[in-house]
Amino acid sequence: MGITLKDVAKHAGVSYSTVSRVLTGRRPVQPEAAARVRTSAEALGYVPDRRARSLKLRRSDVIGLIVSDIRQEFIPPVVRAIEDVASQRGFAVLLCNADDDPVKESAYADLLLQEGVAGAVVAATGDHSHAARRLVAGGVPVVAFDRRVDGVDVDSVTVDNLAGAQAAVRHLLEAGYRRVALLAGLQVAGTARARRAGYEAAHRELGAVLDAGLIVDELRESDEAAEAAARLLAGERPPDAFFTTNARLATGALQALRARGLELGTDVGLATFDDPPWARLLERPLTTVAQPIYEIGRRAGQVLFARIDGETGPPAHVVLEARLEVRSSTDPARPPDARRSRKGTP
Amino acid sequence: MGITLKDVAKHAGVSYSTVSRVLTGRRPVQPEAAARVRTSAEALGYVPDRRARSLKLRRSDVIGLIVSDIRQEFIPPVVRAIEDVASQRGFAVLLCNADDDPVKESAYADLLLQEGVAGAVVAATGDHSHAARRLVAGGVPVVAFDRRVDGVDVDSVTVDNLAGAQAAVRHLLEAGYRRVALLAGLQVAGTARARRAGYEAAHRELGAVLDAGLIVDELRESDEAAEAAARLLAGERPPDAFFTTNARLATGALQALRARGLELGTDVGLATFDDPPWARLLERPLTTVAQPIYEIGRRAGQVLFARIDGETGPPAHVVLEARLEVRSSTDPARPPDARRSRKGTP
DNA sequence: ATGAAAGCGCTAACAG
DNA sequence: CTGTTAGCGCTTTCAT
Repeated sequence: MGITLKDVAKHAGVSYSTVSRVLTGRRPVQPEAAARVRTSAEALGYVPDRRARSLKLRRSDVIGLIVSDIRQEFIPPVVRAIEDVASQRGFAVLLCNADDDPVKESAYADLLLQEGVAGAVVAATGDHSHAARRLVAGGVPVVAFDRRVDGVDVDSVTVDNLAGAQAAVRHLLEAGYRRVALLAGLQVAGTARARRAGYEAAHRELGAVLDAGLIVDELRESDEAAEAAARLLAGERPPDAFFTTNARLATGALQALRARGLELGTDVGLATFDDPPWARLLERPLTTVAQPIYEIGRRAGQVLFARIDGETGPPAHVVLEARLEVRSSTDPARPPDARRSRKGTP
Repeated sequence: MGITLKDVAKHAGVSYSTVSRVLTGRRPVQPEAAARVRTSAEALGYVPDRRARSLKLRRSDVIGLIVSDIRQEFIPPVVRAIEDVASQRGFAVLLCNADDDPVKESAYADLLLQEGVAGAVVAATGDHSHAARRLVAGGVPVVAFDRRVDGVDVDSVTVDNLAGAQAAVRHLLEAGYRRVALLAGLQVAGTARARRAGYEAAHRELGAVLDAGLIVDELRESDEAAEAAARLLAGERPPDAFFTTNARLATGALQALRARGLELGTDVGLATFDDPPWARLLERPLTTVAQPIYEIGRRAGQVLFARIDGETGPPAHVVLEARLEVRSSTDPARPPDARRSRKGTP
């Protein structure tokens, strides 16, 4: 570094500002002078300083992205999508992992503010993100994804969690399972609440009895789900199917079934929200509710850039559809080894 | 935004630079004046501008991170680790997905240069990253992870690919499999080459015959691996086990086994480099070579910050160990559901 | 069409 | 201890 406009100007024998004009290309410059400038810049290995430019222009080409934890299955495609639309517009992306921790979240919001980002995409903690609030207060356009943010006017891109869950549970019920248990995540998250509501809606819709004894929520980790599932299975009137509100809980349920030697699908059905890559790798591939994750990110990016471009007006709430992927973990009739050639097939 | 030092100074009735001094805390300031400044800053909602500061100080607290694609299983924990050490030091992370595309890679290198990052972590394309070169030329400290970079003096954090692969193949051979096939990735990548070398080393070590007919490389996608595995299995002298050099190829092999109705482990053994989360979810959990992925990122971050802190001297090459996780996909004797493996052995 | 000069928000000498 | 001043690299009037 160290090569500045001034150096290039000297080398090309023109003035300071002429170089700037050539490089920004906004103002007319004598063709041959321009050529000289370009040659000099090339020769000197000139690298423009975006910080200085951003300072002067009072706008930046960096956007912020606050997620809970990039290691969560759901996140990387979203990040990738946002990065794709950002880089298409010449913007860079600042990544922040806030761990659903309000303190970290606020700290990162401050960081983004200090960094003068042009906008931010935020997956909020709970339903009222301190980060989103702070950013909005600082005049930074924000779009929320995965969850909406209550009480602040920000755009959002989410999935129809209720409908997705309802479709899955409806499918279980229609497939012939009579007692479908629900393993649900923390109810502070609007997503989990909506998915639970979908479970209930499906029951009402089909006139199935809702047994409160089959519902366990506030589940966080996989082993909590495993434990809950084991307890239910060992109970008086065990469930014959499970619906889990996220992939992590599904792995727990899976473990519990295995531990009891129950055949997936045949003995006990299992469907889950989320469509992790491993769902199709099981011997009995898992029925899932797939979110259009890349698309979520893409839309979030688009909405954000619309705001950055000056779009005004009331908050936009994009709601995308989740798709039910029926696989054999919810097929009570299908023999476990149907596809295998060596053991007996029907 | 818009509240600057000047505004705070006016509000607090002190000078411009006194405010700066209070906020940076580097110089002594009259306690009560300091208090006034802090109150004013708070009241006005002052947000310092890191761009301006960075411009003035000629150093930045942003680092760059160039990866191929954040959606690859291996990447997120590394990113997370780097972000953790960066944020601990008050640094922000600029994320770039270069898709192993030299053009994109260079473009991002330029971006980071223009953004004046203090350093960068790069997962290189092939073995000679244009990005790394460019950054180094621009005076930015770079550390490579996953793969080393030939021909440029940059620090690196990698895994002992040869030893890891060798351990897995040795295990297969010792478990009693006689004809272990190799499904390997693109040999331009040093990682794949080293893993292939490990496969060969294990054979030599145990005096097993190396059958060139059992080796297929330059495999990219899962279905290419599936096809290759199917072809081998249908051949004259089919393999009785597979070793795949990455998780994606393993899913392909798995498919091929299923399609032929072969029992994992019992009929055909399978071990792979990489330890994806789904490995333990299979009915016959997969034997894998686990890389310490978070640790890779953490070390990369540490090495980078050492350079940023001014550490000089020859490039450091940190090589971490990969751990063999023996599970039942490589146990010819074991009945499919003999045991549920909860966690890997330390 | 171009040069000179101001200033974005900040820090660090340099005097007091 | 504090205020004044210069200047980081850049864009943009304002004159010419």
